[in-house]
Amino acid sequence: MATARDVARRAGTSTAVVSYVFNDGPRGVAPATRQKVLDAAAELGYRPNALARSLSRGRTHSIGLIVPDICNPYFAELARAIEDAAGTTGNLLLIADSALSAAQERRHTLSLIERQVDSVVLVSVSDEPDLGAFFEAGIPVVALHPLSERDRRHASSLTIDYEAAAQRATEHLLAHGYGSVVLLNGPGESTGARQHRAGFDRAVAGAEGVRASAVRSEISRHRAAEVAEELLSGPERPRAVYCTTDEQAFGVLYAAHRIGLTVPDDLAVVGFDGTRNCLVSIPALTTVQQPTEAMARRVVEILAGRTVEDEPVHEILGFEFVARESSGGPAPA
Amino acid sequence: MATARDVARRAGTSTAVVSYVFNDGPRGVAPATRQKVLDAAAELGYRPNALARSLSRGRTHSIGLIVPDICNPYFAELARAIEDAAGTTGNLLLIADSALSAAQERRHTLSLIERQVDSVVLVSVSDEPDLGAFFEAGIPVVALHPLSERDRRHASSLTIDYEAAAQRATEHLLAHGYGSVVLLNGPGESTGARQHRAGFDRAVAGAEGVRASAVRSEISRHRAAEVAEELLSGPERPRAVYCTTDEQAFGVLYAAHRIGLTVPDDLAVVGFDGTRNCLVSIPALTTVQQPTEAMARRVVEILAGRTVEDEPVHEILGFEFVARESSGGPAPA
DNA sequence: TTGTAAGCGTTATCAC
DNA sequence: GTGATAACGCTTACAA
Repeated sequence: MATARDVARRAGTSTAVVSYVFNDGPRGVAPATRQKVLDAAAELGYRPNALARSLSRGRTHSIGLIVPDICNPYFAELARAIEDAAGTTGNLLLIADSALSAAQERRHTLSLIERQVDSVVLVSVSDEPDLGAFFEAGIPVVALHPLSERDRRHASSLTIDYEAAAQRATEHLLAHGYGSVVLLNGPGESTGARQHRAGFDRAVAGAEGVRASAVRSEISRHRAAEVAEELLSGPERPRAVYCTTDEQAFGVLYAAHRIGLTVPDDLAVVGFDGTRNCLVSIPALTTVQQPTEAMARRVVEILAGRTVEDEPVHEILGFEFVARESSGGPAPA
Repeated sequence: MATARDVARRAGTSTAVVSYVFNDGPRGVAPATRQKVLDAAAELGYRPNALARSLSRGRTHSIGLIVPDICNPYFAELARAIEDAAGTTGNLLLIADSALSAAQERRHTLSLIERQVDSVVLVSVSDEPDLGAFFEAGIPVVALHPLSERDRRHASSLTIDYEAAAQRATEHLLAHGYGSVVLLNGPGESTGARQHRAGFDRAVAGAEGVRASAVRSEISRHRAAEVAEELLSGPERPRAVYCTTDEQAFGVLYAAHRIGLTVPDDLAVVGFDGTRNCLVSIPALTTVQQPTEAMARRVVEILAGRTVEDEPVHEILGFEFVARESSGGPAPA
């Protein structure tokens, strides 16, 4: 691999000038010299060594993204959107997949710190992410989900209002007149799970004579399908289900199909996230649409030029509720 | 952030010794000294700077993975599997998503070279990947799909036999007695697409009085659904479809649902890749199962200790054909 | 406008 | 068994 030294030698100049040319500064270069450098670089196929550059400058121009499960299309779409946004600012996105394991998340945390990413976008598998490690390493973090009171001091957050979204989705089901609804929540007692629960409860509390209950499952089609199959085969089969992720909702659709129930005639289903798959599921899935692109752009903005010393910010973005066939379409007025 | 210098100073020794301790070599260290270094490091929260280490050693212990579309679950599952395999050898996987764009793939190529990844696993969006760039940079590459004759000199490959797989899948449909079959291939004239085509043709050639044709679509549920909807609404509606990816097959399932066709009674569908979603689609999808885990392990093995000077290897792994409901189950004997 | 040289934080050679 | 010290490839004062 050719180095700046090789280029300088060939162009009959110094490494400093090579650097000036490739960075457009901090010193000017005579047009003729610049051209000689460019030619030499082209002939040698020179590419600056990012490692050496980062070591010298103290910035890697890379952003770490930790997602709980890259196999969940929502996180894949999120990664895509953030990469696009980061790319426009010349940043590289390092995608780290926790594979639903807190231990793996921890390993990635250390790995990203060692690799000196400039900042981190975090979607944690657990409710107790290791923000301290990033903080001590001087790496600013933005979480894309609600944070506990304690964690809000160490990291920023950017999220939608889960409670309002859950309430909206549940009210939609109630407006259809479905007399029994179930909340299919994620596993564990995260801040997010609590907010889903609160929104669901609030909606139910505002309705008369509705039978409501809650179950949990891991965030995957398969586990949700298992839980749903048991639920739907039981004596008290609910008329509607609000799922806290699309993946779980797809699992419920599958369970209904297995049992021979028709959606939405026998069972109404609502998801959450708004992945593109909602448009081509059988049937098309009613869901809470996350503002993925806007979130991606905003998170990159927030991180640009931010340091750990800066006061964390906590922003809420709007969501959109999209009624489709799986819940019987738009609720009657 | 504490440096080796800080640790050395505190432990009353030199940076060399700190390095010896943290690398278990290449020189021995007296137990007492070692302990002093360890203590000092712990007190300062010292973590070696991976950048500096890589610059000095010339190895980054990272593998680049370029996938065409991280939103396609097959590639997400593949990334997961490779990351697992790479992790066991202490390597970090950098996931780069081309977003179905050759230009983006090209950018990632340059980016990975700049970041000095030790090696690259490539799934290209195009049939003309930029292997030369990696070759010149001294970075060994393994492609996870068939390569053209020209490219086989510059990179290794590890893949299943697409032609045999396509033939097997098509024969399965014919054995069910479906009299008209369609090949839903990917876009473009890639080596892979040609192999799918060849296998399909070979199977059809071995059958009597079968109506066969071929269509193409991009690799996404939505595009495949559009293509399929037109195909299935036409006058010559086929009885069975062999899709070269699961994603396309899911699109076909959706199109059938929209039109009111029942799968497999009105239309049989076979996919390719064997993503986990095949088990929870409506109905469960018959597919060619790629040996994802084995492929991941093997690709990491191949790359370990390989240099560009080494002669490329080209290996074929076995696949498994899995008959499920979408094609009417196992073919009659 | 250009060159020299001192970092950036490691590793590893070579004396002691 | 340890400690100077020269790389690794780049950036950027500072000098010329």
